[in-house]
Amino acid sequence: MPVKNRNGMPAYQRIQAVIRKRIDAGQLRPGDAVASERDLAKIHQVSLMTARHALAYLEREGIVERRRGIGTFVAAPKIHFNKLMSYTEQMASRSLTAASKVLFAKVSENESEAAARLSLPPTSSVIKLERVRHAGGEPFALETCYLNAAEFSGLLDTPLGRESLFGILERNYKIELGYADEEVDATAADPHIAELLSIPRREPLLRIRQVIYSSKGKAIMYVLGFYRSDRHNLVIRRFR
Amino acid sequence: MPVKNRNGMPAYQRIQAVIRKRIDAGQLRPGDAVASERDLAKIHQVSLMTARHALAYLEREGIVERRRGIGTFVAAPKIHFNKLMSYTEQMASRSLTAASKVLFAKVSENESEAAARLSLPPTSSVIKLERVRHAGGEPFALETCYLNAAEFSGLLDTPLGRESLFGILERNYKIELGYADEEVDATAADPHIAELLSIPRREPLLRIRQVIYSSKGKAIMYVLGFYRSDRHNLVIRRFR
DNA sequence: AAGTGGTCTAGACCACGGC
DNA sequence: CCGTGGTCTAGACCACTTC
Repeated sequence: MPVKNRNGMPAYQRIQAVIRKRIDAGQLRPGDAVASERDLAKIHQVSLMTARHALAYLEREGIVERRRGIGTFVAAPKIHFNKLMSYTEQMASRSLTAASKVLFAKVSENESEAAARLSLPPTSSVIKLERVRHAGGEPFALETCYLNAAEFSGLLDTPLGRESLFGILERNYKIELGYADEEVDATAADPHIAELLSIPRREPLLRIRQVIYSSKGKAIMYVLGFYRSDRHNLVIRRFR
Repeated sequence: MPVKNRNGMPAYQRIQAVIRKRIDAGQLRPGDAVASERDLAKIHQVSLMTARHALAYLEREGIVERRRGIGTFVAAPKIHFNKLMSYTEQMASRSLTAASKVLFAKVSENESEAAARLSLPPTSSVIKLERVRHAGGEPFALETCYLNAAEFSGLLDTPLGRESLFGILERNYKIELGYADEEVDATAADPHIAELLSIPRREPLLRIRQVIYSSKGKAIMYVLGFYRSDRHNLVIRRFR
């Protein structure tokens, strides 16, 4: 019998969707057994290879864990290390409220370093957005974002104080954010930053230079951030 | 016909090995086309599904890239962001020589923080290994490693000044290193560290606390490192 | 022995891209 | 049109784990 895409979706994806739904709904919890290949094949009226494919791909995505001779089980929810998240998202994931004060939001022509990071000519017009980030009522970071002014002209008309910049880029500009390359080092607070962050001068700060790319690999935004090292910890996981 | 494992290795892995070997030998370069599924099936006398499996898994590992209607191609060499590498390996990948001076290498019982990071009782015996790392003749980092003394008793008899600690763990102790969780922040150099690293006191430093795990998830080593921020940049890539 | 995942066959049709 | 990868069948045997 030939392939039958009842709704245009491959059979193995339909099977995956059913399993994912059960996990999301809480019917299947981490450690619970998922139906075996043979059961899935019977239930969904597909061959063993197809049922198998569905589970193999779920394993690759880290959704399930397979053990020969035992079965397939829902994997423990993965900790999202190294995940590219906006400040708003990070705060939300800890059930905290994000607050930030916009210090500067204008188009500028003399930002050659930012332009270079965005792969633009040195004197290009870029949007410069400088914000102090707060957590728990205290300032903890100074972040300056740069974007191509030609591409995001309407951005400065948006209420940046309240809305998430990531959200605006994704919703209003239909940009699919993909990854970010970051350079991390330590530096001392200069008088200007010290005042903004309410810390003594020369206090050590974490400095992060971040170029955020779309999923297609185009440089979208350059962010230069200074973080109070007494309040901010960068946590990453590396693999061998 | 039943399965035939000519040398105990599954057919799809044999096919993968042949392709990998050609890539490693430089016969296949990035962008070059790999034999199609049908060709591989004929060449290796396997079914299409098996040849397909071989290519699908190579794609999953990032070795090749598959394009429907076009073919399968050797993928561009991936940049190894966030890769867990020893100091020796990092230097080697930049064609530099690693040098380090051992300041301290003894068993200690009063390292409760290190013990905790290694999931050991607070007063456990741990091996403490303190080294100054050099690059280009200049000191740039102070690293202190802690390991379970009960498990790595013979370690202190090894010439640690010359051999890579990672290499010793992998070769002599048959440990398969898996991943590391790191906490990064900024701190100021105290007089002791300042002298060791030949920098002024209170100079900002990158501080990295790193717990290195085996591939089975067991904590193997805790490393506390201080890095001159004028010489050392942490580069990471995060994904959304 | 029974059940699980792992590998494999010898075909098939579909969807896509280039000629 | 032809060759590519993508999906799929209806079985099979192997290796492993539990009972």
